[in-house]
Amino acid sequence: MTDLDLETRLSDDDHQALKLWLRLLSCTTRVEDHIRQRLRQEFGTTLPRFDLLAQLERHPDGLTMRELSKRLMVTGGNVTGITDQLEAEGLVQRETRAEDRRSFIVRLTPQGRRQFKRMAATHEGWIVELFAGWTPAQKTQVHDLLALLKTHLKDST
Amino acid sequence: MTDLDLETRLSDDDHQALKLWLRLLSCTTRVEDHIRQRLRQEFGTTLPRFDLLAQLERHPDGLTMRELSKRLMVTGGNVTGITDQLEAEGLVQRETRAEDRRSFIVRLTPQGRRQFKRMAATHEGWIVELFAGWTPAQKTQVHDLLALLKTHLKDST
DNA sequence: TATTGTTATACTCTATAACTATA
DNA sequence: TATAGTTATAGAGTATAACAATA
Repeated sequence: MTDLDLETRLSDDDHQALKLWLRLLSCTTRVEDHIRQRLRQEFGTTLPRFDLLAQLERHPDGLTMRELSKRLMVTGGNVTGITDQLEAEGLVQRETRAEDRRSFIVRLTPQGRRQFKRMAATHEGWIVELFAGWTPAQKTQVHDLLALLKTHLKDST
Repeated sequence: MTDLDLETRLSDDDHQALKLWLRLLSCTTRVEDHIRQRLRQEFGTTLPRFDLLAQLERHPDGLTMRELSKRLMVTGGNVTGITDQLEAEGLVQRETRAEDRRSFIVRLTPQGRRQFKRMAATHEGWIVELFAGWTPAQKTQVHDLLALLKTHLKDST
C-alpha cells in the first residue's frame, strides 16, 4: 500500500494549508472575474487598462514604458498595446524626452485623470462592500499575514 | 474641486479594504503563477489539467463531462479539450453508459491515479511551505473569513 | 554593445454558437 | 424539443523573439 503512505504522512495541519489555499484561490478568482465583468459593463474597460491608469495616477510625473512594464509585471509588448488603446481613447499621452530619445514618458491626460477617478471611486465601492463583513482589525491582520506569503515565495524560488 | 469630493468621502476604513484587496490579488496571482510554472517544469502539466484530475480523484466512481464542467466552472468545450489531452496521456478514460448513450463517465486510470497522487503530494508540499509562517488558528480564521466574500459576491450580483 | 520601445507571432485559457446523437 | 458532448472560432491576456532607433 505505497499509495497510502503518501496520504498518511500528511498531517491535519498540512490539509488545513491546502484547504486554505484552495479557498483563497477560488475566492480571489471569483472576485476578480466579477470585477472584470463590472469594469467592462459599466466603463467598457479591462483590468489591465485600469491597472495601467492606476499606476499613472500614483505617479503624476508619468512613467516610461519600461517602468510601467516592471510595475505591471508584464512584458514590454503588452504595455505598448495597452498604451496604444488608452492613447486612442485620449486617456493617456506619450511625451518625448530630450534626455533620451529612445524612450518617452506616459502621462494621464486631464480627461484620463477625471475618467480614472470616476472609475476608481466606483471600483473602491465594490471592494468596500465586499469586505463589509470584516472588522478593521481583521483586515489589518490578513493584510499583514499575506505579506508573509511573498517571503516564502521568494525563498523557494 | 469636484475631484476632491471623490477622494475625501473615502474613510481610512475604505482605503484599508482597497489595500487589502490589492494585496490579496497580487499575492494570490503570484502564488498561482508560481504553481503553474512548477507544475509545468516538474510534471509537464497545467493547472486546469491538474484540477480535472483532482475532481476525479475525489469521485472514484467518475463524473460525466457535464458534471466536470459544472465543478470546474468552465464551459463544455473546454472540458472536452482537457479530457482529450488527459486521455491521450493515458491518465483518464471515457466509459460509455448503457443508461444514456449520449453521455459517458470519465474516470481515472490506475496510471492516472498513481500519477495524480504523486503530483498532489508534491503540490501540497509547496502549499504547506508557503503557509509555514501562519499558525493553525490563523489559517482557520482566514479560511472562515474568506467564506464571507462569496456571500457578498452573490448579494451584489 | 546595451537599452528602449515596437512589431509579429504564438500559446493558454476561456466563452459562444452551430452541430451530432441520442433522449 | 431538450440534453450531452463535440467542433469551430474568437477574444483576452500573456510571453518570446526579431527589429529599429538611440545611447
